[in-house]
Amino acid sequence: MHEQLTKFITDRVQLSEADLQQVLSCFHLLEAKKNELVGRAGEPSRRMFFINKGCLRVYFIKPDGREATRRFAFENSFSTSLTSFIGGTLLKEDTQAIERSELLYINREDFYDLLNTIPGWDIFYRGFLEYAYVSNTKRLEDFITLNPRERYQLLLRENPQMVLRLPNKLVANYLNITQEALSRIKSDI
Amino acid sequence: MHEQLTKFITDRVQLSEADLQQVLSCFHLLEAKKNELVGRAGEPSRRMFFINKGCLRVYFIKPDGREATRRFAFENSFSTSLTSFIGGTLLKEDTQAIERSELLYINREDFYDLLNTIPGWDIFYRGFLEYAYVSNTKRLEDFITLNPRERYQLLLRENPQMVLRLPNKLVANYLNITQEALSRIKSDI
DNA sequence: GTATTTTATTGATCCTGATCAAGAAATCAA
DNA sequence: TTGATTTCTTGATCAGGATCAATAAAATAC
Repeated sequence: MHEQLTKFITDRVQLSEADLQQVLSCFHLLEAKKNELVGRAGEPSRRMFFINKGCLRVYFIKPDGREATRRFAFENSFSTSLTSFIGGTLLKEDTQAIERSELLYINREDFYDLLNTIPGWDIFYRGFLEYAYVSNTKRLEDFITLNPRERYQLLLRENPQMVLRLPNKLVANYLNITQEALSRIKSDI
Repeated sequence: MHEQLTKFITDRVQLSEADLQQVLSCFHLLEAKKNELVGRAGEPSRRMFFINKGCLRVYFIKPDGREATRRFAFENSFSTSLTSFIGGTLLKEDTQAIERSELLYINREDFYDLLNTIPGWDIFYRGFLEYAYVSNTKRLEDFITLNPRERYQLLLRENPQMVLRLPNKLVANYLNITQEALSRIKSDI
């Protein structure tokens, strides 16, 4: 059950066998049905998910009541509502399983305990934060420099599985354009 | 010369006096003239700046040749071209002193040495990364949820000193709108 | 202090992507 | 399977902000 997670961690940081086991023991299995919410805005519960199988979508509700997708996460990656995880505040975003998913989650308090008890876990977290920052910065840059068509073409080039695997509606939402606009972009080549 | 920096650090993390002195000894003074570039895209040099006095602007050049402002930083804050600092890659952004500025900088290699030698410096860096992530996420959210007028109003509410202190041209660039649009927004109330 | 350059304002026009609407296709429930 | 719901496509219209242009104001240089 923990093979993929073990590989993910050991690819990034060196841990003793005992420490690795302690880390793994903090993760719990969660099977989520398609469209199930595994985190809801307003809840205090803050978990970090590792995706064994399936796909998560993190989104928030805009002032006008519509959804805005922050990101998707697929197999063999971590996902959390990081702003709340960092601050220990109530969740500001929903986390939804887009497909039937198999998740391993760790609670925020256990995660922070590991930072103090497992040498090397702080390096893991630092790497996670750095990656999250760089990803976010790139996404912001894409919004600032590219128009909707260019954003779609970039996504298709760099993340074709997103376009292939997800319904248009969600791809459009991720690109912050309407379904209609995406449909026209796709047909226009 | 190091009072402001000392306060900034000790407000955030506990260090022994000796460790604090070692940290401070890594910082060097740089006086920058108005409009001077203290970091240039393409350079290998990667410094992190603490601003004693003045203002820095980090910007990159878009594919169409125009500038896009990533952020401004004022007195008593740190600023760096963080994506390059993290990756150890060539700078992708220019860093410009908007006003005559008094800066303290630390080189990337010294910064990373401190991570291994000063207990507590890793906590400082973690806090820096977390803050950078949260700020960036908020900025991205603002672009996704707000139109130009609303972005300006938000900036005026949350960061009035930016609007008062910086020329319209730069405020407009930061908001990713044209000077003309900002001028009309301002006159329209 | 004057000349030059840069920045700010205002007007006219244009264009991209949103909105509204309707029908087709696909998905889901049972 | 069949019916219901959701998603996708295509068309017509609209609006916000970009662009281009010209003048005014301010900042800077000498």
